[in-house]
Amino acid sequence: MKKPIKKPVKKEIKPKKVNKPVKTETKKESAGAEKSKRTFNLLRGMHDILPKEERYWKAMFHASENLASYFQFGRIETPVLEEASLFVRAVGKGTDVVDKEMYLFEDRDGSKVCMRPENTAAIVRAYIMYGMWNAPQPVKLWYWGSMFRHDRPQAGRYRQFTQVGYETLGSHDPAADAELILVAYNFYQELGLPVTIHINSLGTPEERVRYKSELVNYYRSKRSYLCEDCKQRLVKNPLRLLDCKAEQCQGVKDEAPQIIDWLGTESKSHLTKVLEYLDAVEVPYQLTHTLVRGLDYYTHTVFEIYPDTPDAGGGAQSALGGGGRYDLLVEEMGGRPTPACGFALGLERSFHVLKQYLEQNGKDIPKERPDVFFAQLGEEARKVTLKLINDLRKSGLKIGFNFFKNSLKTQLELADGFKVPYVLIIGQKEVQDNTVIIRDMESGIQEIVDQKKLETMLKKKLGKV
RNA sequence: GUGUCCAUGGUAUAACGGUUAUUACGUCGGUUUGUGGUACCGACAACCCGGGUUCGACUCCCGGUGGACACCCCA
Repeated sequence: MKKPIKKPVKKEIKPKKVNKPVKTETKKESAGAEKSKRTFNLLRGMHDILPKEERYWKAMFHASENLASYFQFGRIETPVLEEASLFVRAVGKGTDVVDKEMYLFEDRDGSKVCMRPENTAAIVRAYIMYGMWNAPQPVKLWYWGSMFRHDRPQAGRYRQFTQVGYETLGSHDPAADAELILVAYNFYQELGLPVTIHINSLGTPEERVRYKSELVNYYRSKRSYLCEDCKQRLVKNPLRLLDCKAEQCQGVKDEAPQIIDWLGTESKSHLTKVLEYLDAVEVPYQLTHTLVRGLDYYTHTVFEIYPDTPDAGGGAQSALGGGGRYDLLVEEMGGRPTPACGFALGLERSFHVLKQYLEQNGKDIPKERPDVFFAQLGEEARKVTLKLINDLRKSGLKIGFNFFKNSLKTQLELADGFKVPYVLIIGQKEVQDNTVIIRDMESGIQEIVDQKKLETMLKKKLGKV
C-alpha cells in the first residue's frame, strides 16, 4: 500500500531524465487503479515448463515417440475431462486416487465430471467405444498428456503432471508384458538414465484374496508391533502393509508371507515367462515381493521403474513409473473379456531425476545452437538479410539472428554467446554489391562472397555437404 | 489430508524496529556512430498479501497465499 505512494514522491524529488516523469505518471495511475497492481501466483501444485527446460522435454517426447513408432504403438489422445464414474469404476472406490485426489465437479448441466487422474480407464473406454476388438489383436496404444490429482505437492509431484503411457489390449501373452517393460526400460536408456525394473505378480483376484487374508492374519498377530499407519492399513489396504517404511515394522514385514507362494501354477508360469523374456533382452530387473500397486485393476504382473542413482529423491517418490496387467478391466468396464496390460511414466519425476543425474555426471543435453549468425546494418540490409534467411530455411542450416538490434557490436556479442563459428554480415556496401561478409569467429578472418553462392559456401565451411 | 522449514529486484544473496535497502549475475544503453569473447561507465529492477503490536515494521505476532521436504498415497 505504501510503496506506490512512496516511489513517485521519491522520483519527483530528483528529476533526471526525460522519461522519468512519464514513468512516474504511469505508476501513479496504476496505483490509483488499485487492484490492477496485483500479480498472480500459480495455483498450488501447478507448474510452468519454461524454454530453458525445453530440451529435456523434447528429449523425453522424442524418446517416447520413437519407441512408439518402432514398437508400433498408435498414438491416442483422450480428453482431460471425462465422466467421473469412469474413473470411480476403473480405479476403484476406496483408493485414495478416487476418494481424495480427484478434481471432481459438476458441469453446467449438473453432470458429474472429473479431470482425469490417470489414463488407463480412458484407454479402455476408447477400446470399447470404438470396437477395437475388431482390429487385429493386440491393439497397442500410447499417449502423452496431463493428469490431475489433488495431492500435496512434493519433490517430483505436482497436481497437474504429465504422463506418457503405453497400453497393449487383447493379449494374455507374457511377451506383451515383457515388451512393455522393454519399452519403459528403453525410454530411460534413450535418455541415458540408468534404471532398474522392480517386478512382482499379484496373481488372479482369487489368489490375491487368499493371500490377502493370510497376510491380514499374520499381521493381526503382530498388531502390537506395528506403526499407526500400518494399523490403519491392516483394515483399509492390507497389501500396502508391505510398503511400510517405518523402522518398527521392518521386522514384521521381513517375516511376512510372500504372495509368490500363494500363486497357482498358471500365474507362476506367467511371471516366469515374463522374466525369461526380460533375461533374453537383458533388461535388469529385481523381483520385489513387496511391490503392490495402488489401483484396484491390476492382476498378475506389476512393475515399477526406479532410477539407479542412489540419492534421486525420497523413498516412495523415486518410482519414475509403473504399470502392470489388468486382465479383467475391459470386461468390468462393459467390454468383452479382454486381457490387457500397460504402464505410465511420470515425466516431471523423470525430468527431475534426469537433470540431476546429468548434472552430477557433468553431462547435459546439448542446447540447440545456430550454425551461423546473421548480422545486419541498416534498414536496407535488414530487408536483404530477411530475404536471405528465408531462402536458407530449407537448407538445413540453423541461422541465428536478431533483427531488433542495430549495432554490429551487439550482434557480434550475441553471436559470441551462441558460440557460432561464422557470422554473416551485411551492410550498405554489401547490399549494393550483392555480397555478404563471412567472418570466421575464431581467426577473425573475413571474406566477401556473392550472395548467390552463400548457401554452398556455408555448407562447405560447416562440412554439411 | 498431517508434519517440519521457508518467503528481499528476473536469478542468487546482504542487512536493519526509523530519513537514499547491499552485492553479484542478468537485461538495456554507452566508451566518436560497420566488428565479438576482456575492461570501464551508466540505467533498469525487490522487501508475497491482509490484519495486529508500535510514535514508526521489510524487520516482531497472527492469518492467508505460495514454495521446499517428509508422511499418507501415487507417476
